[in-house]
Amino acid sequence: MLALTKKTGYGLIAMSHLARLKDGRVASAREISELFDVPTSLLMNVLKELSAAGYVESVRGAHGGYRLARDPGEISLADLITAVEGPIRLAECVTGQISDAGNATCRLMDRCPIADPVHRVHRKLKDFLKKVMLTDIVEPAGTLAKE
Amino acid sequence: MLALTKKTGYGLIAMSHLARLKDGRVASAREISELFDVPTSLLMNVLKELSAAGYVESVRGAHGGYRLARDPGEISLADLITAVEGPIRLAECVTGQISDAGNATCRLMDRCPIADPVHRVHRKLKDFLKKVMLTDIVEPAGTLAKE
DNA sequence: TTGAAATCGTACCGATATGGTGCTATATAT
DNA sequence: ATATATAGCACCATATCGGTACGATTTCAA
Repeated sequence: MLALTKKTGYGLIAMSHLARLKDGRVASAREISELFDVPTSLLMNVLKELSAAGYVESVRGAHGGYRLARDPGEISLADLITAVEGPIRLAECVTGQISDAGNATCRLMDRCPIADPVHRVHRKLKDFLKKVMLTDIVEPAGTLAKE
Repeated sequence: MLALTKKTGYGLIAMSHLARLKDGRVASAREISELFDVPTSLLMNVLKELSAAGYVESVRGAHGGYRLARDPGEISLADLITAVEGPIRLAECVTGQISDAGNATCRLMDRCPIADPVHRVHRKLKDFLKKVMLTDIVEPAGTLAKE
């Protein structure tokens, strides 16, 4: 439906909060969920996925929580979406990397008259999302400047 | 899931085919569906929606079918998506027009730390999709040039 | 005038993804 | 030991998507 899922939204909120923490401080899922009024269990799931993807570090046990595992300037919106929603594909015919050759795995195969342009749009979209970094979310500027 | 629906894909295929027709010729849904091997009934639904939205003209009765109602250079990908999938909204907090003021209708309201940047991303995405015209799909060039 | 070809309107259904919950295990600070 | 917190499951309700079906209407053509 060409929309971000709520999970991605929650992930963004959590990440933007983590990005504001000082030095090695951590924030627990419960803490964040109460701060922004998002369902705790769901946020835990999202943070779990972000942890597995290597974007946040988890500290288990009492007084544990999460902290960013990378510099906010190195995490893109595309990274986030991919980690939470799976690979970005504008259409199902774009499998994984179309970077090199524009190879389609569409059911219609070569009969499809729009495969090529769709791949181009997909690529443009992906490139755009790769340029939106967490720093831009936390403190809007750069790529997101009000033209 | 940040992807186009199949209906939009079918719509694109149909529109690109209609764009290639000469003068006032029409093509029936059945015809198009057989040409590109897409489900007939579904394609009829999509064409119906595109007709209701004013992008294609329908000719009823025997030897009827569909033809473009506008110049291919005046129909954007954003138009198509909106007609078939409904309004484009990257997140649910972007209701209709955020062109003027960045007004959110999010449940979190002012507590949400990412509303503003998300709106900017949404706007950029929409602007991009508005620039991809049907002519670019039929005959890739312009906006979709291979950078 | 009759019939075939086509759209129109509408309703419906199954499959998949999303949004959300619950439980148990494990790790850790106090 | 106990409270706190993540980890890893498994599960469910709902919405959307993908697709189908049927009757009504319009129009061309025999």
